[in-house]
Amino acid sequence: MQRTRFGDMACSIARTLDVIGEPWSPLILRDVYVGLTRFDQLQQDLGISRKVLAERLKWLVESGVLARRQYSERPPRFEYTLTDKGTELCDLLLVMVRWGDRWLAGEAGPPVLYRHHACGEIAHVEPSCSACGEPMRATDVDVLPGPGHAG
Amino acid sequence: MQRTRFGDMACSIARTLDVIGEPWSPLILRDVYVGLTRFDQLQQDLGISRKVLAERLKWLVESGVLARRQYSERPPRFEYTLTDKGTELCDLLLVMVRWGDRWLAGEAGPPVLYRHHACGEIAHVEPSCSACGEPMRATDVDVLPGPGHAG
DNA sequence: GCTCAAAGGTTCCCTCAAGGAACTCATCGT
DNA sequence: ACGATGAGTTCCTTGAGGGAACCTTTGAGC
Repeated sequence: MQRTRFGDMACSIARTLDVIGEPWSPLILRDVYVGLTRFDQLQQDLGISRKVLAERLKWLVESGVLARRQYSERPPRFEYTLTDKGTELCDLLLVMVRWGDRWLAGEAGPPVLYRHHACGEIAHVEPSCSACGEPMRATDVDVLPGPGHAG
Repeated sequence: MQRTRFGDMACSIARTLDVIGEPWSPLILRDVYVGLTRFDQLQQDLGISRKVLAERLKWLVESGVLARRQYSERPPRFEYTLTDKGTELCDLLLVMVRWGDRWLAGEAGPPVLYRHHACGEIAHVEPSCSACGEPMRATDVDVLPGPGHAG
């Protein structure tokens, strides 16, 4: 298939997709986030092919999103944990959850709820502006070329 | 390949991936968001195969993310526009931008900047809590089963 | 000591989706 | 009449995903 690599594009969306855009990668991230950290746990929970899982984990570790840690010397046993980079990537998952809950959940309602530590409420994420704190949606911004713009 | 469908999983992340998880889909969404709305515009900007582009557009329209609108009767000409559902999905893009800017942009800095209408500042999105307005990151929440939970 | 199971992958083959180019069809400009 | 444009569609080739079997090291049970 010789899939097109997005990493070289001058676009942070494309570069982010290069890291977690491949099938299964966000679900692997989700599972590690909720505490499924071992190879067989992931494989069984997701029903993913072992081959593809090995490829994805390798790539996520190379990308600095996950760390492969040996938690037992003998027998050798490994677990995958989130790095800081990977933890921040989980913000993306919460936004996906929000959209999926809102537009795809249907009658049954959200499959999973999130309670915010700070206030104790069941809530969801709202994108807000880093400068003024007001809501910041795609319709609330102007798009301008930045310093890393190509050409 | 008979790629695994994620739409049936009881997980809003998986369901969201079912809509925009395939290669190119988020980049198509980005392009439509910034105003590239016609087939040939998209094809040239992305360098995507025309076949795959046609498939993706069809799926995004079926999913209610894009609308296919005929803006010229003779000759027949079409454009793809964001629905409300699609516009809200663009929030996801802003979060991807944020992460890519922060972790992947390198020396050159962000390729694109975003100015918030409300305050006029160059800013980025921060996930905040819908209930209390405080920051809401992946580490700030407890995960609980919801009404749509399987089993 | 021998057998079995578990963890963590690796190897193999098969199918189907992505890439890429060529082709279609209707309409416009000249 | 001729070429260009927009919007796809068709065809072939390649390679990634699925699935199952296999491998290696270790620990547990008999």
